[in-house]
Amino acid sequence: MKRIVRLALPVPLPRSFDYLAPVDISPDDVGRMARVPFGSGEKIGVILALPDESAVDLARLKPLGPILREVPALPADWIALVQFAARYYHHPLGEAVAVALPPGLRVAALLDDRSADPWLTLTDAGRAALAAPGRMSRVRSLAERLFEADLPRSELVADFGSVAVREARQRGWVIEAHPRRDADLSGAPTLNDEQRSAVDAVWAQAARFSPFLLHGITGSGKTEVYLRLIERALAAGKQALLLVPEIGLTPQLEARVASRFPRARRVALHSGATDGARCRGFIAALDGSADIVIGTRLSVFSPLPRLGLILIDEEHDASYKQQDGLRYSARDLAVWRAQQAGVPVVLGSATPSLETWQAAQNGRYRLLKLERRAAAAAPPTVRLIDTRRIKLKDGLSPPMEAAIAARLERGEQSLIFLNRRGYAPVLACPACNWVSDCDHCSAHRVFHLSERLLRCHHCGTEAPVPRACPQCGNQDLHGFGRGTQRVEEYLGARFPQARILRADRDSIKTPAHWAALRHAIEAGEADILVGTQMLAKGHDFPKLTLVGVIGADASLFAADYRAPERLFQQLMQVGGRAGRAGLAGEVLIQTEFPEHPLFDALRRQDFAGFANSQLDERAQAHFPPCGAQAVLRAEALEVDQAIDFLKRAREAADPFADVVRLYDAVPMRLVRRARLERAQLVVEADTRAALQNLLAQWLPALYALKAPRGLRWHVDVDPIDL
DNA sequence: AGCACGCCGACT
DNA sequence: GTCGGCGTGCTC
Repeated sequence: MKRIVRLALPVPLPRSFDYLAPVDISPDDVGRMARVPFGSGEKIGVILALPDESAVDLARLKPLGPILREVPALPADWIALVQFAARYYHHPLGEAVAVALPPGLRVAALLDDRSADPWLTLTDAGRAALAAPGRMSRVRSLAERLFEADLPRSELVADFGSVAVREARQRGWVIEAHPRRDADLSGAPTLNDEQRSAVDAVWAQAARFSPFLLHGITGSGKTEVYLRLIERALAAGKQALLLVPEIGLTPQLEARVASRFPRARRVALHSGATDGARCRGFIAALDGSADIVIGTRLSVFSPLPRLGLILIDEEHDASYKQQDGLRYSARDLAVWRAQQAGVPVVLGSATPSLETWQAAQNGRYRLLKLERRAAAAAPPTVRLIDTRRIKLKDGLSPPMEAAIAARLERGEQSLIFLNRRGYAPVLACPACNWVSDCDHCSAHRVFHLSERLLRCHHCGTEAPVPRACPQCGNQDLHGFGRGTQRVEEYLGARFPQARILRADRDSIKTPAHWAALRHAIEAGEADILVGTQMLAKGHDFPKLTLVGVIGADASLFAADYRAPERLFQQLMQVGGRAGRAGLAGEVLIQTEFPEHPLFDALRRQDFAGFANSQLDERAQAHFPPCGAQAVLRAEALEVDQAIDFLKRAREAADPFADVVRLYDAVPMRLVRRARLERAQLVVEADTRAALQNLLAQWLPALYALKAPRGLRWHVDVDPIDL
């Protein structure tokens, strides 16, 4: 038998690479990482298989380098998941593997044996420490190295524990892998009958793939259903995976899981964590010692040998879609993964994506409804302010101001929601028509008054605010339009006695900021909040009774066919902030289109009616989910180069034009971004299968097209913005 | 993507 | 005489 090893290597080429195996290779090495010579250098890859034959001449194969055997091999289902992701999103397998692995682990095998990597240091030294006499001094020196590696000392015991468990396994000792991990149910609220039947319905299907949509309005107790399901999974000796949109913004959920399951080993994974923390979390999931993995989209790639349940909170959230590199949807991959593993998956949302809603309507997913607000508060009343005949002051109408004033009088809080940060979206010269355009993007630079700078929200470049017009010298420059800073300023002047807090990406730089702000709001240290999306996400502010929405009209007639879906989700979500704990809530929306059906549905809190009418429109246009889309994008210094490449790409797809619809190559809406000009080509098919069929044949042709130097292209399957 | 090799301008 | 520009071609 020929000794061949097949690896996925992190290079942007859509193939794997074969090497000559060392004599001691074993089937157990499949799923392990290995260092290999590549070109003139070295790379780290994951061993995919030990095939009998290679398509490459054996004389050209180089010998495999060292295999990283300290880490448990990645299981076959993990490799299958990554292979599926690479295939479905048409991205090179080696790069998909690199995305799926934590960065620390990826480089670990590159380092020499006396590695500085915290995890490897811990393993090697940990083993020696366990075996040798003089153990305590070794533990102490380990602690010192951990300290240097910036790992929390409190984690030492836990990590040491997992080393011990692995050691025991390697020696073939029988160990109790899952000691008692009781949930702390003293503090658990009782379930209402809706919640109980939801939990029972899911767990009745615990042993097989069964997808559920948990559709529950804000405050209906979705989280409690998640917790009870996790409890059951743990009791059955299984691991639970809980996907959340952005962990930094939703620490409350993490805290609730922690307090409910104090004895379970929990792992939190997100891109903000240090490499060391991500590595340890990944390994804990991989070796089975972690019971609960909570994380953002990247945690869908955690290896989970005892997986028993997947939960996806706020499943409609756009952050589940990766927007660069491997452009995967963590939600869709999670459902695929549940199917492979034969476990239930629960997609939770108050405003499900139309994709999920459709699946629940046609029976592919089971619909579980939570219609009662657990907190016994009535849903907020939604009122529209017709601004067609009203003079606005800095975007605010008299009825809005009156509503705020009434809350101030009653000692309640108001939230003004406006999805536009900065002071004014553009600074302009009334004399000569100069505008604050970005040098690198086809966009205006936003006027930030407090920092006295102009900032491009697309490429991040900044410039000081000019004292006079750079074109004509006029000193009287004007900020046109309004953002959160300006509304904050106006409200400060209008209600001088009120304490006003602003929350947007400019005012909140770190999770600690955010936590401090939230505490201030909860403690009633603010009367008026002004903020963007950030404030819309699941936070309970007990004194908040008014949500005012300004500037919603912009997305009412946006070109993007998903704009109404997103707007409804946003308004429903931000509206859900109003009125908890017995205080009635009110949502006031300023609009010039009060008769728009979207508002009508919102007023009746009729998600189903809205979603079904949207689905009808999508069906007529064959847009997703009533059809499938992919987009080929190209960027170059000149948009013509990008267009030209896309035109040639389109010709390569012409033979398939009878089963798919090929749109024209067009410049993107924001054509220039960070000095590059972009164009795109949309491809549409009636089914995902037909689309995949085209892409599978098209991609090799695209790789074969000679792209001019400096041109980059990518394919985005199931794009969420066009 | 890197990183080689490979042929044409301004410098110690 | 060379250092260095980036064109193009390959990576098991």
